[in-house]
Amino acid sequence: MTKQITYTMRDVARLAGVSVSTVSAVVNKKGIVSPELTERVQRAIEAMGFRPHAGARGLRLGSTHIIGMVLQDITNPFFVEVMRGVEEEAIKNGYEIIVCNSNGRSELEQKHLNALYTQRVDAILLAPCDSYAAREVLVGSHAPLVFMDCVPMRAEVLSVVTDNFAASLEATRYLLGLGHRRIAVISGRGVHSTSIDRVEGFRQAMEEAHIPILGDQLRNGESNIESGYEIGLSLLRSSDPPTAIFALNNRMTLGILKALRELRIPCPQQVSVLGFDDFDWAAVSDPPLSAIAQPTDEIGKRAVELALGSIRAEEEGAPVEKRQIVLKCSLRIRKSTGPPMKIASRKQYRSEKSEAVPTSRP
Amino acid sequence: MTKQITYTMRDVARLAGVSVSTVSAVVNKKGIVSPELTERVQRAIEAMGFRPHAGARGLRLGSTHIIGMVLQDITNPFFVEVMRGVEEEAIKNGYEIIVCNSNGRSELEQKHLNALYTQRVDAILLAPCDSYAAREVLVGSHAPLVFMDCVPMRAEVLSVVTDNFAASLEATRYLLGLGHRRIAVISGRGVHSTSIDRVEGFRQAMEEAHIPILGDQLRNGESNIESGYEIGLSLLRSSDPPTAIFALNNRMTLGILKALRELRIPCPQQVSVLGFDDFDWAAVSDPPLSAIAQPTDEIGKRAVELALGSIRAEEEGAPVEKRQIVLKCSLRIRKSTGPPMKIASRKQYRSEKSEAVPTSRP
DNA sequence: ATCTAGGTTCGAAACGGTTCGATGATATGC
DNA sequence: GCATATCATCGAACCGTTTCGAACCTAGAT
Repeated sequence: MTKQITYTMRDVARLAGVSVSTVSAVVNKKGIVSPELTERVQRAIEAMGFRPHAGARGLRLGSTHIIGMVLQDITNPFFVEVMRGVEEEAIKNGYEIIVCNSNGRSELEQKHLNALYTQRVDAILLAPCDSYAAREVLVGSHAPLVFMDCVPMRAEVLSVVTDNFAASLEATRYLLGLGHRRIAVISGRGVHSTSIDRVEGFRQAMEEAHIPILGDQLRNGESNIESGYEIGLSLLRSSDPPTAIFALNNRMTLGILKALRELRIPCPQQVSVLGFDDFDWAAVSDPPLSAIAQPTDEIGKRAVELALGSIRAEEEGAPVEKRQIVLKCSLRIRKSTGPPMKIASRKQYRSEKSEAVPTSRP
Repeated sequence: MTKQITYTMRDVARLAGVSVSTVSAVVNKKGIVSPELTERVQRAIEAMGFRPHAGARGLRLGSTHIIGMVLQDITNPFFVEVMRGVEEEAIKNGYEIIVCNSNGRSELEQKHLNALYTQRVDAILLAPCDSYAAREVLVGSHAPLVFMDCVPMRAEVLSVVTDNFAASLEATRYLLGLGHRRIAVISGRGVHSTSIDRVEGFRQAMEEAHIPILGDQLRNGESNIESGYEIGLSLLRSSDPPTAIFALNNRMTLGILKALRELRIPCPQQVSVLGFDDFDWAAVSDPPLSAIAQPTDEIGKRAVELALGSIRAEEEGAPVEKRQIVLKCSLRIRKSTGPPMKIASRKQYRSEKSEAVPTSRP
């Protein structure tokens, strides 16, 4: 357990009685080295526990084999799943990933992006705090930049997102189909392309059904439990409470459930709840939550694919096309949604186990 | 949006009409540079958007300012919180972090450790898959290695763990205090120092109370929802079911709740449930979960502190002491625990809001 | 025996920084 | 006026790799 010495190729070369370039050739299996020398070098490497110095190699080669990732909220299960997808796909391709948490603050996001530039990561995957600050982000990017989840307003970028509009449209149609007319929508701050698209999907479905949206039906807050809880209380205590609440993100959904529990309002008998994002706990919440599931880890995987494709194109001098990938969501109906009270008797709705209803494009 | 050129110090020096070493001095605020040249250099840096190349600097300085982290399960909220603590503390000290997911497989863990060595990260934080494979890990580590959550068997290492024994002891005493005699404990595979200590805490509490532990009271499975669910079903359907279930990790706790729901067994009226690990959803689960809370992000922060301290000691040639940090857990009582049925009438237990009961050392 | 071709092996430059000793300019003391 | 001290600036070596052209060796052809 003494201080471990790290050896260099020079050391290996000396021990094996060969030149440094020969060691390099053996390590990288490049060029022609006689079986005899190969053997000697490998023995030396083994004996010394030699590992090449990635930094030095990167300096020479101009690539670090590291992918940088900046996430809006590292504790949100949604981004965690995205991260897992990224990790898996990156490892498969021999890349390491550096993870940064912007914590919803765009100045921190910018700081992280700068740090990743300093590290000369080979690509950057970004789940931005908002869709506006993103523009300055484009400047000073030395490597492919892939947006995930949320994209900047009208800008040509590489991105992987879900079809938030279609998912929201489908979900609202589903609630309307159950007989709901007074549906409340709660969302985080509207600076996110995801929030905007989800609200738009809701709007379109209501318009299709010729149902006007009243002023207090659309509520904005922060994307956290407390905010969802407070908006939930305010909605449920109002003189004309909604028969269904559609929460546009997972944290606020938890807040709504908490508010319902506190007011002892039976769900879905009196109020239905539909969430965006589906997770572990959804099956054991009370009641089991109906929710829109996003293909989280696929977002991560596709983002890495896009990044690596872009790196390869750049190496080969091919034109780098700005691809936008849009993935579908699916509606998982459990027990937090049902027909509104008034018509509960004439329309029996049951769903014992969760079933996936794929959404379709608008 | 044309391909961005990355500039070097040489470019900056040329533009500013100074030498490379002067630019270096300005960038690092080291040495004495006249105000005039400082000004010229800064202007050039600004104009070119120059950022130093971390890899090159690292090569010269022999440190990358990157901390590597290998986690057992990147999707488990427990490790996510730990990661957040690590991230926060690392950023504060100017370090980036590389995250690796071993997914519970020790051969993958070893692969990641090797990769981090190749990257010459300045320190490695490891939440190992098990307490046994860990020994080979110690070999070939070029940088401080800090264990988190789970430690290798009898080995002198740097580590940050929680007092699992004391927490489990306290929790079991609490259940015994409520009047439970037939308490089932379910845990993951027993290759984890955490599991072992938690089971030991339970054993000691039972021994103190002179209550024998029957063979089927201690159940092992995998640390996931399905396993918890199946063990839950098997326990609850047995001829002499327990009056309380103590689940030693968060995933299995979810499985137990699922089993209870499925069998329509009222909790805590018929069976109490106590979980290890406390999270967001615990407050909205049905019923709100009583659980042992671990100081998750503090684990991460202290691990970084330990690592940085170790790096500093090494730089200064001071002896690197192998410190073990043990953090306390706390019991959060919500509504999933209560007195067992038989004596429910004579001992009224209520707890409207969660309260923290600190555990004490054995 | 000499020349050439082919195949291994080697040496040195390069990547982009940091650092230290050398150099040059300026001010100070006699 | 000259030696010396001080201060700002510079040049070059170095960190650990990769890579490319040079050098070397052997064998085959003439």
